[in-house]
Amino acid sequence: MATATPLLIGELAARLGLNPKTIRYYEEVGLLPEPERSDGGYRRYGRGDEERLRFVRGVRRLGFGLGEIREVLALRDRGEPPCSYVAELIEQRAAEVDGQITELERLKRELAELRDRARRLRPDDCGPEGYCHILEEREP
Amino acid sequence: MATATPLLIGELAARLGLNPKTIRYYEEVGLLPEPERSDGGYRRYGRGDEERLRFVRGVRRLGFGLGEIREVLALRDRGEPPCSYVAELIEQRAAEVDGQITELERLKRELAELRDRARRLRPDDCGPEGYCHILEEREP
DNA sequence: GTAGGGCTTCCAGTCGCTGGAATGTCAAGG
DNA sequence: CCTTGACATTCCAGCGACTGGAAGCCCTAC
Repeated sequence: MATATPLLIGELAARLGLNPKTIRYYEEVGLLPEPERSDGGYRRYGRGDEERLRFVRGVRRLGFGLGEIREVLALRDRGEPPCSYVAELIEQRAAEVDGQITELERLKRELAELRDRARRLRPDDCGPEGYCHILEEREP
Repeated sequence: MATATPLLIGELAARLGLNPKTIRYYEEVGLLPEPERSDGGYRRYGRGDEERLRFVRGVRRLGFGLGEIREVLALRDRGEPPCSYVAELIEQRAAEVDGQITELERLKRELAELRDRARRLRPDDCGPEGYCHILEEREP
């Protein structure tokens, strides 16, 4: 059988649906260790790198910041299980997402109102007063 | 009565609940015209400036970008009613918000699942395999 | 006169990439 | 052997919408 086949950055990126630049960036900000290099200086990634990156991608999709992910990885790298920290993060993130949804729902209602208003106030009625009659006089 | 009282940037900012830096920034990116200056070079804002800024703040709260707001203001400044453009923007933004809500709802469900999972898998069970047993093996 | 507060400018940093420029490497084909 | 082309490397800059800090000026009050 073939020995572990190291991947070049482009191959790895394609495999994970990432931009190669993103992978270099993750390395730069300390999410990935510096990989081996070929004689010519090309990065060569092994199975462990791919795993790690797959983990990062998965967590990223949940909306966690790179700093948080770095923290999780650092715990694991130090041999401490990151699970309780992760559980905490999940709670936090869930609350954050709830807040964002609430805010977006509010916005959605407001936009729906404005859309109705835009339909009621025909564009032709648009006078010279103020900036835009659709948007004005609806605050505090 | 007093003649129109020009405001210094801090007063204006306080009135609108904005950071003075934000007002300078809006000027810099072309949302606000350069205001008058006092002898010493202090910006002095009049009623019109406050109106304009109030409008900007209102539209900003709907999540529109500064570029879009600039466009609206530019139309108005040219004497063309921006209403049909604004109506278009509202439709676009409403669709965008719907998309964001959908995505966040998905995320919310996913996080809820992970939270359950975190409760099932007691932290003490956290073994040395992988990065985090809460987060792993749940993709593509 | 001096202390303070607010104003001015300019530069830098945030976050997570992403693009571009200039240059180097590598395998295949002529 | 040389070239071609697709990759790779580095470094720098920019996105959006601010926000902070530093260095210095203005203005008022004591």
